[in-house]
Amino acid sequence: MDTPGAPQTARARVRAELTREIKDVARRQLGESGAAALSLRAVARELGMVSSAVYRYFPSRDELLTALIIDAYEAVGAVATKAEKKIKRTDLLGRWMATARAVRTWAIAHPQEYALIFGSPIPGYQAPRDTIDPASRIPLLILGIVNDRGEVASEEIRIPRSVRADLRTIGEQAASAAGDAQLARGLMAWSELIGLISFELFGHLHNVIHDFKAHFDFQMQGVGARLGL
Amino acid sequence: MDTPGAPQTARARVRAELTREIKDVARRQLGESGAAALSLRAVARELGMVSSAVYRYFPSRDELLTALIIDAYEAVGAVATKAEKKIKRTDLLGRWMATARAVRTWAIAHPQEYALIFGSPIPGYQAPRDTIDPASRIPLLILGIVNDRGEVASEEIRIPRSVRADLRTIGEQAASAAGDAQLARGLMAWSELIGLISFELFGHLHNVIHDFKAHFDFQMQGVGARLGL
DNA sequence: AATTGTCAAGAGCAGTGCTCTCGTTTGTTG
DNA sequence: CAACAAACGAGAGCACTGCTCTTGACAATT
Repeated sequence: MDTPGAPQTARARVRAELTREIKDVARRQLGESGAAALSLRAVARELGMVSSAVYRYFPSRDELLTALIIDAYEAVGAVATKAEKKIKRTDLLGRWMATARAVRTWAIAHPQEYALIFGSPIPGYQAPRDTIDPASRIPLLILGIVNDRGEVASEEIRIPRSVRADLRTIGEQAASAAGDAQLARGLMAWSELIGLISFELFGHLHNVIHDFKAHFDFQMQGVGARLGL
Repeated sequence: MDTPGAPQTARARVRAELTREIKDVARRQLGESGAAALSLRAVARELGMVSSAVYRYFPSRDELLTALIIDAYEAVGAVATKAEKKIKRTDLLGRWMATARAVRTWAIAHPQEYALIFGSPIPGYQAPRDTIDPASRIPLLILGIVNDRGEVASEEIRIPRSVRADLRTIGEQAASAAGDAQLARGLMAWSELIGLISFELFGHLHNVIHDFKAHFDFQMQGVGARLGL
């Protein structure tokens, strides 16, 4: 759509800038009061424009939220990818821990954005197609590590046929050579990562765990060990 | 506060009934449109009263939500406890699977209530003391199973001292004789259970997993195996 | 029987998402 | 260069929200 190379018309440039500015202000207000309290009027007020003007840039409040969701997915995907890339390729456990720690660090720094993508979905609204791609970055990152590990021998519970079919599809899409059991463990590792961060951020471990960082590291190392890393 | 044994005055009785009625209607509307769309006025409208009258029973919208949260915690805790009780005490894996399946079944039947307690917390609002007790029922149930198992020998990652301190406190509160490593696994199992259900319910496995029930059973059996059940 | 407390009702306030219309500005095209 | 079309910001307005305050009616207690 909008190639950043060609500056096009002056109008298009100021439009892109204003669109970004609206998102920035919205993201700030989101961080202060949460998604439910995000007010288009308040955003417009802070930008010194009238509420109806914002509708020239985002057709609805939900569309603004969708834009923020996509940005959040890409942000957390970017920090995780960057952190994982720094680790020596052969240090599989290090790559897993770097990914996990990066996601947690980002989540703590941007709790409302984290809640936006990993918390309860907005009631009526459902994620459009645009979100599934940036949302796949972290699971693909994890599956990449799992793939580099290859199959680990271990007598496990028999995998049901229907589950095996889904795992095969995942393996193909991730271009992974890992076996079904290992893919299943990788999928579970992703769920465990987000689950534990959500528990911490959403207060379910309040007054239960105090040294969250140490507990997270400990549990995620356990997950890594089970992946054979 | 209100002992159901003594019917007290007629006024108190009709008040308790109307309070319950308001919660019922609110829970229904919650199930239809989600927590954010829960409108006190709409509830009042459906009950044929004026909005201000509802404030005689719940001082604010948040208080109504809190009441629904407590009810939800108690509901899911009840079904899990009931399901777990049916299993022979010596069948530890069966007890774990019954608990896990009961929670998932309840969550699927009441997705909005599940999102209310395990999804993103309401922005400004924080859970009052009244919620921590009913919220502890499921983790205590899990720790009870873990306790009956006793310690399982396995060379694991060294537990950091700060984490060990938290685990000891948990063990005391749960009156558990299980060792620290086993307690940590029990805590993680709870997180894994809720994490996987949330992934399914919040759509993060959409178009990834199709036979959710089979996948859930498979993964939870893996969790149970790691608990030594 | 009189008083005290509880109740539903209604009006009203400030705020929301969103729509529509109105002049104005900008970019493109004949 | 001039004419047209598209995009734009501003404002009014609609239906809705949570919540507060006042008023008058009813029930329970003294």
